[in-house]
Amino acid sequence: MTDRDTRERILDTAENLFATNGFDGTSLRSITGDAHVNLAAVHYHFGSKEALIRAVIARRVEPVNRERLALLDACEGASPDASPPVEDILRAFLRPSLRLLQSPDRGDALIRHLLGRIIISSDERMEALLIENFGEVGRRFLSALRDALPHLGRPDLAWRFLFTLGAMAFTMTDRNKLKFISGGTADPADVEAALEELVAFLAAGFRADAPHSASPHGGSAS
Amino acid sequence: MTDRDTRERILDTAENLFATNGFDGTSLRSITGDAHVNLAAVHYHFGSKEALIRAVIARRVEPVNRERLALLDACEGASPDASPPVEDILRAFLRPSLRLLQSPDRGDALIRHLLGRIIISSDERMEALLIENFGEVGRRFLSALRDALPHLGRPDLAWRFLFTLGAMAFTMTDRNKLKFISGGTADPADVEAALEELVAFLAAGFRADAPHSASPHGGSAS
DNA sequence: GTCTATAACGGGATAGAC
DNA sequence: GTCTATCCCGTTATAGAC
Repeated sequence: MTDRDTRERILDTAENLFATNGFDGTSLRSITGDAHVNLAAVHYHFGSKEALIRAVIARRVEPVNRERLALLDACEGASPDASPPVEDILRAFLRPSLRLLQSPDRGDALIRHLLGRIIISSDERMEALLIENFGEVGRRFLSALRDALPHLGRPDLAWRFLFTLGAMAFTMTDRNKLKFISGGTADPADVEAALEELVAFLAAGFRADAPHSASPHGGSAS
Repeated sequence: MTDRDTRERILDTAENLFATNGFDGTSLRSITGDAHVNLAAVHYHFGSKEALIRAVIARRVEPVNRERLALLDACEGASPDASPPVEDILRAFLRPSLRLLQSPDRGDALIRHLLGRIIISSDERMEALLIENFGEVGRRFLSALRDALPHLGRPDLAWRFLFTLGAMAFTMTDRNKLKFISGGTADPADVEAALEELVAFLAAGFRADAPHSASPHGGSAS
């Protein structure tokens, strides 16, 4: 563990610090300090802080998205004639990021936290990066959801997918809110519980009728 | 408009820049530059950047939360014997922040964006600030939701409230994602549409049965 | 109350020896 | 490939004139 490649040590350390303190909140100096690596090594191996950020992200996002697509393929293959139920589609989308790399050798929640940060970031650069990285995954899952939910129009589906991303990212980055809200009765670290809570909640949301936005002057509420 | 108080000009300008570029991404220099105010004025009026941030937030969060509580009171008063439907509770919670200050004289979406940023921020300081500011609102709404949804246990309710916050904050901060996902068919600036999409989706989610987490070895999925 | 000037610091980047 | 040393910039904060 002490003698890994410099490049990899930088990536690992940067990942941890980015997840903890955010991209702006993490200096190259703190990274190279923690990694016991020289400051200039970052520029030698990556060229700039921006490029380092992209490398850190790419290393984690790609396998997660591959796993998402594999799970989607699997559940579509299980019922080749009919559309898989929304629950299965959602699980295929959510599980890889939630239970991300729970292998014993890595800091568990940190990477989850990092990915949540990326999704959440309303920074223009990050949003562009996200759209670029999630392009194919987004298309595949939207198409699967559309097949499973023929009662929804395109805008309704888009809104609901956005809500899904929000709920997921919020779950991934949360540190204290759930504990506070639940008075300690819910455990934010319980990945399986989080997944099933999300799936039950979101699936019902997707199945709901679309709001009556077609009516020209929205009817009931105050 | 040119001759407002220095203090207020700082607050307004800071609000816009914080909403656009985030707290870390906004320097005091950019604020005082845009506001045509001297750099030192910030320290004179507020003492520090941190204190300025708190002032900017407080000015917007308080009226929103007051409106939330007033709307909740109103819909609880409308049916004194029974619990109001989930939809009304959700609308009371969501509407004030979504359609925040749509008065003609202020930059509409920016404050919404700012509040979303606060909710979303997984920074420890911000999370503490959020919990502190949302304390009473959280308690009141959780209690109303519990009454309206007796089938949910405390942890299930807490998870679902967390998802609600995530979907709401994500909607509030989104710039390009919805347009991308929907292929341009959904309009992120349409506040009433966003509200009704959120309410329909979330209400169905809240009404869903809780996942079978009581069973010792979760049953069906792969 | 508002300004100028500057302190004190930390940041990213780079040149050049080894 | 890895180091030291340094450049140069932008930041918050403050002292002190007006």
